[in-house]
Amino acid sequence: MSVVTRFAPSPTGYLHIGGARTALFNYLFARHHGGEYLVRIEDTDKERSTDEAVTAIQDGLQWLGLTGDSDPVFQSHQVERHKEIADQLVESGSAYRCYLSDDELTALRDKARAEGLPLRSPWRGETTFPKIPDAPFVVRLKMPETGETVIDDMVQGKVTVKHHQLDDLVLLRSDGTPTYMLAVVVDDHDMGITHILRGDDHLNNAFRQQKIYEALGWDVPKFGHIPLIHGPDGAKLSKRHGALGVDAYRDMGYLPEAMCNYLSRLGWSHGDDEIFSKDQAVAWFDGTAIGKAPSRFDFDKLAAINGQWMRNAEPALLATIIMQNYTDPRPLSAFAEMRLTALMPHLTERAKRLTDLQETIGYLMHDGVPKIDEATSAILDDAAKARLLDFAKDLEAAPSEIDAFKSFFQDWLAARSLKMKDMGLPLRAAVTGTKQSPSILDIIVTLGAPEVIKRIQEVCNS
RNA sequence: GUCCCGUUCGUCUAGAGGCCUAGGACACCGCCCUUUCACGGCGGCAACACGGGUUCGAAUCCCGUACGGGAUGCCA
Repeated sequence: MSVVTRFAPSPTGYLHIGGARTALFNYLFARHHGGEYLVRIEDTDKERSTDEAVTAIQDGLQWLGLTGDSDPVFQSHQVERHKEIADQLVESGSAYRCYLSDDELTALRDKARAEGLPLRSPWRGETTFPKIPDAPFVVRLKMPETGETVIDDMVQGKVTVKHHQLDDLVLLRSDGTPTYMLAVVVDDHDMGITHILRGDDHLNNAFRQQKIYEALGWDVPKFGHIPLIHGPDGAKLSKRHGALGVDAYRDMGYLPEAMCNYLSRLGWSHGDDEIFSKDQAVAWFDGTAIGKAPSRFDFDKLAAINGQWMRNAEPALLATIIMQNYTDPRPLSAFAEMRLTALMPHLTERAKRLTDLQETIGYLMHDGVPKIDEATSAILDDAAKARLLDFAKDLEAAPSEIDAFKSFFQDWLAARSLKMKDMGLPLRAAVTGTKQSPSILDIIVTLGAPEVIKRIQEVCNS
């Protein structure tokens, strides 16, 4: 079976979480079947579409590794083709020109609604046009009045709707431009789309679209309508919670791998598996096991998953990203990136997001004594300073390999009947300026004896 | 109004008639590890929306109710 899927966002804003997940699912499904995954920009609504949004969406997809297999298709470029199809539909009698004015339409709609039925235009019986020369009209699809349509949805199962519940949807607006309903069908057909995974707000549309396919004699693709993602409070996603562009998540310090991992688990699962790569998901994602209920976006879980990915990431890679985003104006140490990379395994154990990390690594990024906060400086009393100075004298001759250094340190403590905490706290205070950090021994080895001695002396003599 | 969809711990979910005294993960709490903070380990709290059926047996099947979401646009 050859599979072709697509992600078709409308460029009216950034790529949000829901869209990203839809893209992911389409990508996963296509890859699973060795098929193609395409991107189409649905910009038929000229009023709301912007170039900035197109760029934002492409950037977001790029970051997540979800760009299409070929360049995106722009729906607006296919307008002539859409019109052609609409004309064809009118000629074949499947569609008709509707000359209803706005007022007439409103009146009819109110009446229909009162009856609990969809709108029916009085023009639907006509077959030859034009009826009123030079008058504006829309083109509507003529829905059957009897019978029903069944869609076998990949997610929702068999869903049935009676034809008399379906309205005569507009295909062409009175200005001659195609509507979304027409454009999707034509484009999906032209692009050879076989499977459509999209938000379940489109489930009702699927019936209308199916009728267009049938009127044209085209194969109907397989649909899968996935439930929407809600905010942590259960309400629709808004800017307050998750409806940020995916670029905002990048700025918040999340890794794209973690994003995809988290998103894939929202509404889909593979047993109890939690942490897995995109490739692993490809192997598993066969279109089944997609949940039917909407799920809520949970920052805590995202952060937890991100923490795992950070711990598994290449230290050098993380160091590079952090170097790029580091904005502290103080002069950087020539050894900053090297130190960062060396200490990264210990750093990631204490962070869930890259931004958590960026705020606590000043002692690595800059040479000399770090800023020492008030609570920490209390540790550095005269007795502590005396011990530090004593230690600094011996540090020069200490081994630089971590295990050897650890035993050297233990011996040094034992010789003076000191406990680890007698030295650990003051050292941490003097070297990092804080009370919390990775093991101070790892830090000393990373920084190197000369730098540490310099800091101790500066702190103790000021 | 009418039509469509949904409902398992706070959250993400496992579960496709007996394997369920309902499992995992996040969050939370406790203990252990420990120079700090974490990581890690161990343990704890915590759910089948409700009511009827069907069945020897139902979280799983059917019907209804409640609640939530969606559609009913010359938006997508």
